[in-house]
Amino acid sequence: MFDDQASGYDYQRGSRRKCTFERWHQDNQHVMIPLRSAKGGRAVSAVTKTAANSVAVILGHDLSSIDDGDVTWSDAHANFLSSLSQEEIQDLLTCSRLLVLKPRDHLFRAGDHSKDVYIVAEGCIRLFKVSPTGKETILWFNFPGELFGMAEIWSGSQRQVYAIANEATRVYSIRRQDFIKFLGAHPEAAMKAIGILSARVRALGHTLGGLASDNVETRIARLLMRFAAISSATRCSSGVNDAELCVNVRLRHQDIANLIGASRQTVTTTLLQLRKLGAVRMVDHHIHIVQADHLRCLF
Amino acid sequence: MFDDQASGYDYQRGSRRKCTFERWHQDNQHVMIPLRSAKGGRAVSAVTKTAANSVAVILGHDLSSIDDGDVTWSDAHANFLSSLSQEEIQDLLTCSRLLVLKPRDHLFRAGDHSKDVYIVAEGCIRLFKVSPTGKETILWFNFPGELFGMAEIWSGSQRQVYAIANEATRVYSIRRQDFIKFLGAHPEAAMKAIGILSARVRALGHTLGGLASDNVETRIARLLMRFAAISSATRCSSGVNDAELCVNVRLRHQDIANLIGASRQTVTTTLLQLRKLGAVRMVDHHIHIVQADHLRCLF
DNA sequence: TGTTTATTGTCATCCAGGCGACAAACATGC
DNA sequence: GCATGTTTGTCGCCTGGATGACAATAAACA
Repeated sequence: MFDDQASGYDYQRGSRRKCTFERWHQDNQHVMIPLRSAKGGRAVSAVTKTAANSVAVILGHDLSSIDDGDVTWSDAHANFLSSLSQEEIQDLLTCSRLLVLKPRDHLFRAGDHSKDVYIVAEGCIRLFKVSPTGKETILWFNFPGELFGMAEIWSGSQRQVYAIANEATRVYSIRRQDFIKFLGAHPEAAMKAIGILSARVRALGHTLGGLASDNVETRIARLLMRFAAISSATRCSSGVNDAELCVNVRLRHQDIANLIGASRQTVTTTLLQLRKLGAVRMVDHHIHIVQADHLRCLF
Repeated sequence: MFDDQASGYDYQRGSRRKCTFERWHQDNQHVMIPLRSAKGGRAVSAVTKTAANSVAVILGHDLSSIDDGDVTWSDAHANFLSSLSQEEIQDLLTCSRLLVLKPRDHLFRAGDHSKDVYIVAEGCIRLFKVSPTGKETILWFNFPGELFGMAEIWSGSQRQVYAIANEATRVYSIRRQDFIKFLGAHPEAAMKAIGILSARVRALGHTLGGLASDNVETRIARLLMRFAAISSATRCSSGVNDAELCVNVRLRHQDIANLIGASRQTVTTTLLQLRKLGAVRMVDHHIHIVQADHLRCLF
């Protein structure tokens, strides 16, 4: 069925030419998720457990914000779970199911009617849109403790985005009704939810402004600073110069491209430039920001 | 002070070259709002009244959504005020002040610390960002009944966007504390607020996807359909073919450009094409969509 | 250990759309 | 009615970045 996807070099996830795009619709779904390999996107192969453990990991996740001109990003990735009280966490998680996802499993697709909100237990979920031409635009990543899927719950309608596991990931799944009930019972939590959505609005607005007025280099610089900020908690073990910022997220060039609305090639080239300038460097498969100032002055 | 702004033709609001941009910083503000004329941007020349009347106008404002592929837009412009009960409206408006704005008055600027949320009573408020190079990106317009300014309230930080009156406008201003107290006291309303923020997230995500993957023509088409949908309530009086959709919002080409992240010239040209094709036409200073299908098939 | 698939690096080509520069058409105030 | 400011229409030039094509690694797998 997807036998053509594995062929050919320089396959850009989801950004094929229009002429071949029709193949994607062979499925009965609205739009096929562009899968990276034939066996890549298993359906939600979820193991359902009654959630109880592994909350500890999440709670330790604190975000010391790194100044990138404003505090947008640290807010946008506010750790919902750890901001709740013990009782609230109990209340919420008792009515949740724990889903276990393998890398590239999808949690939901655009067009789905799933009516759950999710909290990442561990791993990382990628939220993205797919344009009619098959181009993928990543809206954001969800890290442990983060709440997502909220936006679509309030419109009775279908999901508008895709959510897939970027790596081995576990998420708590909470049914719409339960979640609403929970918010009703815990006004504090409702306020926090509003706070998270607000941060999301600000973050998206920010991204939008950047996309509309900055060039690729600037957008990359912003993105790196942003990810450095949100991944600063999980410091990279390669204990190098602590002056350096570590972008401790697995990002392929294609991901960056999808994140900033550029082509993969341009990202490769630009990143290379930045490396030659000594602004960033690669430390086993992830980026370290050597001269934050250099990036910041591109803003 | 702004004596140079009025000079020269083809002045693009806020998108001057970098070399002249420094002039904008003569003020002690972070970034000057690019004003359209020297006398344009008076400070909030607000007349404070105890809000009581003119709610009627707003409540009549109903949104029959026009299908543009999804229901995003009608949601995003959900009428917060009219969705509340009589008592809720009372509660909310008694602790509000009514601000009267002349066209181009600004309500707040990026960097401000104003801690209010607002509800449009009548008129229209434009929310936008200004990039370091002075380029303006419009996030959205707020129409009567709509709640805005919420996103920044939850971060203790400064406003990230500019809000100025697009025309003669009146807004209810509610202090942060009062608003939070209100939401606490009215869980229903809190849910509605969440719904609005959700819709905003969806709308921004949509715009982002479009900006990243569509060309200017498509983006314009989308925009027109969107505005036709949200302005369908206030039908244009020029009672022409009721088959036509009326974009009953005052939009200059520059506004459209700022809305979709394009240059004014390109917007002019593209719009002209669309007119030649018979897809849209001008009816005294605003756009009518003659062939909605034509626009929709550009998506 | 060899084979297959994913990811990165490079290059030549091409074009959508940004930008400056005017002119004409409107608006608005005096 | 004149003058000044604003918005729209048009052109030509020029570049950032998309696209396609491939080579070179690196990782996954069998």
